[in-house]
Amino acid sequence: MKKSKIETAETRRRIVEVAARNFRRNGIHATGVSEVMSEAGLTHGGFYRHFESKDQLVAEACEVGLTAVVESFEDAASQHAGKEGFRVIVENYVSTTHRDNAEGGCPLAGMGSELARADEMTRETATQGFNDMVEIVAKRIGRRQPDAAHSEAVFALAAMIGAVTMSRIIVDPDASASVLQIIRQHLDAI
Amino acid sequence: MKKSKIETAETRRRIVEVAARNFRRNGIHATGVSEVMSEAGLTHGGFYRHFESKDQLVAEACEVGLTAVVESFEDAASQHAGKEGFRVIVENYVSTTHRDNAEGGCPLAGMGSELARADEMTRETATQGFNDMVEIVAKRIGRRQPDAAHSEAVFALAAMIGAVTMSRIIVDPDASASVLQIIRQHLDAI
DNA sequence: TGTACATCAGTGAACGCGCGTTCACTGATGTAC
DNA sequence: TGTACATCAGTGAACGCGCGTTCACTGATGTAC
Repeated sequence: MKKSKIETAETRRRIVEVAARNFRRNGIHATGVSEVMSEAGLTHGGFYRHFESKDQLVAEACEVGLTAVVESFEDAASQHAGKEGFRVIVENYVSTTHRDNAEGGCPLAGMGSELARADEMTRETATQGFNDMVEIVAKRIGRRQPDAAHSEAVFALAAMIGAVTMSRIIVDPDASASVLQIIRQHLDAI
Repeated sequence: MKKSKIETAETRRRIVEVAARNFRRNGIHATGVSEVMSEAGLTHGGFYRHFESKDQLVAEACEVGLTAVVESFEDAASQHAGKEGFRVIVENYVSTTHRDNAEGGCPLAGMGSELARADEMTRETATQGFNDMVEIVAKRIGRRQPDAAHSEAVFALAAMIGAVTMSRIIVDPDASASVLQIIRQHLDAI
């Protein structure tokens, strides 16, 4: 049953894709290798032909999730001039849409406290993603000095990540939406 | 082997205490009932004399963790006049000490993304804790209008929670500390 | 270009292990007389 | 106050289940001639 190289690469990509979604939706620990494999249309035994361990899958899933977020930041920044780029990034990230779509959203918000306990490889990947986001935001935040822009971008991202995390904890949808709105207002005023 | 009412209450308190620390250190899912019971000096079988389920333990552990944070906020606020109270709260929360002490720190930062998937009871408890923190901060943030103070407090807390979460993901201790410092600087300037 | 063979993606059973929960039992506590 | 008994905190074995990982096997792919 050997598969062609193209098929193999496609299968591997699909496993990581499914994992990335499930880790963000249900958490890393709560998502099993078997569950990921069967959702990818395979049996669990073949997993170790593609990955050394579940930890490696976590690292790669984290990477694809973050790459998608970074790309969405880049898109927003390229389609909107100057500070408006930042405003659009915030509007997309700090939204009820993002809140209600954990499986397709930012891994830092969706599994932040689990990433803090992940292995070094995963945390380096997550850090790289965070730094990429900071860099894009810093360029669009409207500060002359690069240091001030960087610092402001770090602050904005911490608030954004904290806001989405909290909005998912708060049960009442209106109270939750209100937290998001407050963070948006404050970031727009930066 | 029945125990006196005082002993029973003390045992129950101890179980919750151990659970609160372990959930924050290792995560909710990664912490087993047996592990909590044995660290509390008991066998796992007796757990269900005290709690209906692990979920109930999660809710209570979350509550004691948050109560401790709220009390530390109150202490700081009562010992320092005006805006200085807010400054001390931020200095304590957004610190490498807090970063390196997840098991004794804020549940919202230590298990935020797991709380987002917890049952309604736990999330209500977490929301209450967040609101308590917001209220204390709002009083000390130095705004005349209560609405503006509340809004500013929500923003500050989102940034604080996001900052501590991120600081635990970042591997390099200096880079991690630098994120915390940036958030402190920005909040002091509020 | 055609054939023989090594490679290896995927299968499905099995490994040891820990999970949350249940239960029969023990024996000290607390209560009713 | 002293005695008889019901209560129930805690024990330890067992429940079914899913975890991450391993492995012998299958058979199509890719390669060497």
